[in-house]
Amino acid sequence: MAYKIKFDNFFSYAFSLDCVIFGYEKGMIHALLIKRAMKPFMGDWAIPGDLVYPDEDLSSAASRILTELTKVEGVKLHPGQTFGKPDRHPQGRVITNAYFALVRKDDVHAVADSWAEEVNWLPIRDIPQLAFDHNEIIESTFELLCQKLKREPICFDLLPEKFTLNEMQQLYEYSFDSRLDKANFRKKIKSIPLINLNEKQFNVKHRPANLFKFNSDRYAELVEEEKYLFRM
Amino acid sequence: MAYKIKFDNFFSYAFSLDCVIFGYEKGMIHALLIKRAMKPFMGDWAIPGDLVYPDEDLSSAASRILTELTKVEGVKLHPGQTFGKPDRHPQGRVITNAYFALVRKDDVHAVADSWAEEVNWLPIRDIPQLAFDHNEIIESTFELLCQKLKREPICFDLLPEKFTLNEMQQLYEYSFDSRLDKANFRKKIKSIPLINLNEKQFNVKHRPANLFKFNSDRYAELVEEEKYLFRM
DNA sequence: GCAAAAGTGTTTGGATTACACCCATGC
DNA sequence: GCATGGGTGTAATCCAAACACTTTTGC
Repeated sequence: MAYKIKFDNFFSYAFSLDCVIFGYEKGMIHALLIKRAMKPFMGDWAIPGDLVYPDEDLSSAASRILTELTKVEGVKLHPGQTFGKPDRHPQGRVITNAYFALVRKDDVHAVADSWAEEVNWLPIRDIPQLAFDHNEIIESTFELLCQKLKREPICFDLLPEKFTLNEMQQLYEYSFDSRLDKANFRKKIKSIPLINLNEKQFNVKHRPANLFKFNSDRYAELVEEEKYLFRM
Repeated sequence: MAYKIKFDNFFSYAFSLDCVIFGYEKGMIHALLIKRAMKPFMGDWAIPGDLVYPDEDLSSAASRILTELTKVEGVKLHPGQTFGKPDRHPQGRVITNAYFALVRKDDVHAVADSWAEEVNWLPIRDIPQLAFDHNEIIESTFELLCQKLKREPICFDLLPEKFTLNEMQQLYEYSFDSRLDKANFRKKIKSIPLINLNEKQFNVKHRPANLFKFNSDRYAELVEEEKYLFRM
């Protein structure tokens, strides 16, 4: 069977990456968005994303693009789903992959650069109409995040370095959209390797909580020995 | 910041889809492969896959490609991971997405067509060197399958329409590479809506087993009511 | 003392595990 | 009868949910 078009004419698509950056702060998950100073969808909010260069590896392209648009560096981006409806980009066939990352919101100082006119964190449950099919991308990538939160200790990417157990619980309550029993939550996380720093909160008008830290070395060991499976 | 190349020059990539078809039979999972009658990698085994047409939706392209190469029709393909190393295709930048499907091996009669010289089912744990990066694609898609088997009732796509509980157990043992206790397995699956057909196996030299059927309507109802979560 | 959140213990019922046992069929 | 797998019951244990309770801080 012959192709309906010449082989060489297949090489007429572009490939882009969109970087969905989830940031956590005060019990809420936000997404890092940019205001487009470029056509199409000029002036609209969008996920930071751009076209991949011909010689670029996808994961390094994702980091480059994020840095170019928001000056955010050094976050670990994970590949996500692919979006490729023929008409999703008005200027041609652009297929995109949604990379995503999890960060502590105040570890990351995003600054608009390149063709981003403005950057902003918007709460994930309150996202306006975005450019292209970016609303769909955010929604389905957020679902992916929630799946991962259940099976991998990625909550510690979102929490502050030193966190209270209540902060951890709130993150899970927010992302699963449910209430959890304090005592049971603490029993459940007993098996996760946490370091009790024996430091206290201060300036709180109630009994100060202990601060904890994720023991990622110990976690790596446990996984290595196949003696532990994270599950929430 | 200006692009390092002209905007129009980004539209020089091709996008392909590879269809990883998992087929189950006699306690083993196989993948449907084709022998390439086309350069590059002519004569090598590969995952059935091809380039997406400019106006084509990804999921319909996946079905079309599978049918063109193997005459297999009507299987439900799920989107998978994206593979896009710059040098993965010798003829240009081709980014691919690995769609996958689960079938009963003997429901599907694959016949080589188009530029496929031959088709064959090969056991997933015994795949030879394939074209391109297809070994990597198979491996990581098989992992994805195993993940899904734990969380979604897709085992019934692999099992015969009428199956014995032991056949079901064997499928899980094979994909999780473990042994399960018969009595406990049966207790665990008590919550899955199965229909006992009150039919027996025949021509077996032991006590004939009851045949079961997955009650997909009941399952859909339960999911709708959010009263049930599949988990193995 | 009071409010507010930290932090712990107890009970209960349901699931998971390990293991033993009986049943039906072909040869 | 015996080999082979089909099919079930039980007891011990673990785990999750519900809920009550004590502790420590600021004001």
